[in-house]
Amino acid sequence: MARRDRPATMEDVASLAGVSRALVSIVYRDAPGASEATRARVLAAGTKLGYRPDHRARLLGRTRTRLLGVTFDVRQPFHGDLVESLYTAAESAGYELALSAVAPTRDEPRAIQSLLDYRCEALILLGPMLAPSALASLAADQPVIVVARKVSAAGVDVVRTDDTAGARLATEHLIGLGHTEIAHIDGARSPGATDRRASYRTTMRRAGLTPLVIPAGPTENDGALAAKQLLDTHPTVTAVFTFNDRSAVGFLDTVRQSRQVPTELSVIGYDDTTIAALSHINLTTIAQNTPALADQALQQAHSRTTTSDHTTPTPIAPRLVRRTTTGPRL
Amino acid sequence: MARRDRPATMEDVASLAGVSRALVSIVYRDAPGASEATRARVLAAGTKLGYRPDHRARLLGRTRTRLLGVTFDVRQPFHGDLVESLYTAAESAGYELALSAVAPTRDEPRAIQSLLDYRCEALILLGPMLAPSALASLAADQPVIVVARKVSAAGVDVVRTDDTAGARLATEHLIGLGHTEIAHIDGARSPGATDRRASYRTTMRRAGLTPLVIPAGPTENDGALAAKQLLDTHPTVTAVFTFNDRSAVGFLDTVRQSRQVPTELSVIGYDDTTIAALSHINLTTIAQNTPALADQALQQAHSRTTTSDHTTPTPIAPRLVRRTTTGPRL
DNA sequence: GTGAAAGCGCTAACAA
DNA sequence: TTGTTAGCGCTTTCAC
Repeated sequence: MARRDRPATMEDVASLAGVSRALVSIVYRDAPGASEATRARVLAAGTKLGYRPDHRARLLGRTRTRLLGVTFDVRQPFHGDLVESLYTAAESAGYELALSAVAPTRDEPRAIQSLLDYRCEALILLGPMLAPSALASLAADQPVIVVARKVSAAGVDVVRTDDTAGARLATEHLIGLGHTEIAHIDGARSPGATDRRASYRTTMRRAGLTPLVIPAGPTENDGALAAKQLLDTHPTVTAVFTFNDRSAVGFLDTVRQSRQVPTELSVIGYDDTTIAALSHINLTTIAQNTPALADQALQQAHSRTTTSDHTTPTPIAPRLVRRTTTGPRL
Repeated sequence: MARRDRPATMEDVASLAGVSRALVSIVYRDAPGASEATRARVLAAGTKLGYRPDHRARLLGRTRTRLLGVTFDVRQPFHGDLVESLYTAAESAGYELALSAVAPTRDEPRAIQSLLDYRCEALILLGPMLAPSALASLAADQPVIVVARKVSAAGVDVVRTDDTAGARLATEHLIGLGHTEIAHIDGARSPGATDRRASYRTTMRRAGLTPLVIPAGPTENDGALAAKQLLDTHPTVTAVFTFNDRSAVGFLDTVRQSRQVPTELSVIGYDDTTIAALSHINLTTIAQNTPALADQALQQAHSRTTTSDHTTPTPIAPRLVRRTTTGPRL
């Protein structure tokens, strides 16, 4: 099969349909100003030629590009879920997405720069590690929406889950099951960790219980190490609330070598990532409402790029997902 | 801080530096035809204005866009690794990447279409599930490079790991440790599964051993289910080669409840994804050479889009990564 | 070494 | 309802 030397252009369609380029443009933008008959004729010609408007050219001539730049971390399953929801939200809001990945050898500034070169209307950053000052200076040039990280920077909108509510939900779930010695496996400096830790402490104290925070981090490894430490130093603990699902998985892996879950030890995670739902893990966890986060991010981007009135986003409520790693204290 | 109403344009830089736009273009493209002095002056002006060339406009005017479209699956950690390597390879080859995600609610044709609208020079598809006929018809319009899936379709280049060698490596590793009853947890219809299964069988027979294939699939769940079945029906097996790391993890999770690894049972995975290296998993596995795959993909894209002579890619050699889930038969 | 001018494929304001 | 005409911000050819 011979490779076409160049994709069909608007001009090609116009001449085939016997109309001007402007008409073709109107038809393909679904803009008013073309009769049904012409519309059909143009569309037929376009289909015949396999015509698809050139996106770059289209953006170039337009005042509003309706292009949103998104940075995400390839190693974060949660970011994958968010990206998916963002596509859905973007489509229904009439926006396009430009993706730029962050990875060990490709840092955030890098990923952002490449987005800027595409003249995105706004930047949606998933769990960025950038300093607030850097975020603020970015926001000076175009709207910046930070998702899943609580930062306060001038002109930056923050879309996130209400982690205080989430941690309360998790802790109260364990308390409700009759547990009294409940530990929290900490997330260190990860996005959300501060709120979850504080809320865990508050909820424990309010119930007349003593909080116990084990320093750890956001990875499976951190959870595994914390497990060893907890079993050694606090063997009487009967329930654990981990920073996230990943640390929960590492924690479980280690702890199961000497304890039965949930009969001897209950474990609850956070995020409800795909891994939590796997049948052999079946982790009780706190689910972030990804579609709602995505919708809100798009709403922010939209209101910031238009004159429509802008409202500060409110944190989104998480919900408890009961599975089989938590149970009553025996 | 006031938001700049529009990014600096080439015109702005030109007038600040007191030269023509063409000069600015030359300088920013690193093209010959400008004196050192002018170059410095232009660059200074550009920096002062925070100028960055508009990528869309740049591509529009150019004959070659040097833009490569990449589709990947957000749920595949291995794709994340590949994307990272592709960025590196693209940069050194002077190409740009346009990413398009595949997800449960966003299918492959969809992801590909959006790439086509950007007039990418070539398409790099990571583990696509598209039918060979669909791939071939795509390849009629622009070069298509399929990564990590063995397909044969007209005009489509396939860049992949030598799975026959990989499975042999895995099987021989277990045989070398003295195991004789070695099972393979199958990958069903996943990319690579056929080769790995066949090579496992051949290697076993050559060593005078009887192959045992347990039907499963590519996910943690599949591995977990296969583990149950294996323990029930073939309790004398002392070593297992799983289709990939994910199924290995599910397998391990289940099997560890009744067996010691590696003393009673050895397990080897495939892919060397990030999860395999986690200290609490520490999975012996077959590593795919991601950077080499990415380099080869870029090389193919390059030779297909230029007149440089095109060679059919050769499968890339994997290597054994010894960790702690395999050990001698006791 | 430098600049003028045409054009990439589209959008948009306006005239017919 | 339709066509004309200017751009959008850059690259590129060709004179100077």
